[in-house]
Amino acid sequence: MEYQEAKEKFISTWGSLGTLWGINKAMAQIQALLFISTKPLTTEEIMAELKISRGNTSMNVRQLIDWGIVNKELVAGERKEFFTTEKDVQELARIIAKERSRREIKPVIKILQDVSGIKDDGRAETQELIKQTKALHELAKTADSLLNKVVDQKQNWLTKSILKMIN
Amino acid sequence: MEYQEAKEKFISTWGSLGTLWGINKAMAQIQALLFISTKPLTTEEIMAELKISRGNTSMNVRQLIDWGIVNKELVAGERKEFFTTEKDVQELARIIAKERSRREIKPVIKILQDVSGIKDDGRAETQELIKQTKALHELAKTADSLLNKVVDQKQNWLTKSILKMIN
DNA sequence: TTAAATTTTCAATAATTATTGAAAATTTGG
DNA sequence: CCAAATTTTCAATAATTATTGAAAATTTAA
Repeated sequence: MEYQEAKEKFISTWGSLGTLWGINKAMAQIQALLFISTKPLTTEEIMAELKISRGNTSMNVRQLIDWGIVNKELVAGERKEFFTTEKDVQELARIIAKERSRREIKPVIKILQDVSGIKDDGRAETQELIKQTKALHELAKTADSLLNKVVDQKQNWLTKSILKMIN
Repeated sequence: MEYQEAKEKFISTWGSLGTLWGINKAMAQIQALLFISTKPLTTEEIMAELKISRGNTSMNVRQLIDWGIVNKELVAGERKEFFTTEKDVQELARIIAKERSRREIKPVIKILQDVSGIKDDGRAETQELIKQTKALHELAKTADSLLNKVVDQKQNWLTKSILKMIN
């Protein structure tokens, strides 16, 4: 496999994987492109590389900035904006996990809490709803907490030691 | 909040959450309905509760069975098929994590391995691609391994002890 | 076997989501 | 301040994905 083929394969794989971590294809592909770029890129360059429109590029770069994954870079003597992404995979994982927790997991935990907290009127249906959503609530809280904690360990010693522990 | 409202809220929340774990809305809603049901349900009952068509119900129940989350139940003297879902949240999480690992994470790990394994021709671009995809490859392997191991602990003692450890 | 009950399939259609492109808004060098 | 360069917005459109519904296939009771 040559560089160009490998590059395209990586960008397209990362793009279709976007849905897995809750972002759209273009957004994931822009991030992938920046991730393997040796220098900051302009909107023009992103458009050309990924063959997407200016509007699409603008909106998705903005969203990546909102996520905290992409940054504007100022280049002396240049009027255009240049973009870079976080290059450290640990830090990238940390940012993504935190955002997904905040945007998606936390709100669901809140709803599970509300639903599982309804008054027990003695009916079997009500009791089953309470029991099952309570169990989900507990699971979601534990998983969210674990995710946040694992990902917070900057040097990643924890993950390594856990893996050692259970191997 | 009354039973009916809580039930609808749970089903619709779980439905829109479906995308988070990689399944469509109807599929997630059917699973949610079975999850809080006190008895096995027929296709007719699922159609009526969720207001979806027979074809939609049939296809999505089939997919849930493929995932290993839903089972056919035989009811004596009944010709129709009855369906139930796994009721234990730990086991449910285990099944879902395993399936996602197998269907999505493992194939990506393979591609990252391939891409990061291209020949180093000395160009800066090639070296950056290799370096970055190698880092992602390592991260993905570790995360996948950790996920599978955490979720495999049936009694969940591991998660509890890890949480204790890092609190 | 047969025929009624039930389930599955899949082409047509609807709903949703992503993308374009050009006009409007903003920024910046002079 | 002006005007060129650049970015953003958003209505229109395209692409994708989900859903329907009825015909075909399958199952089962008698």
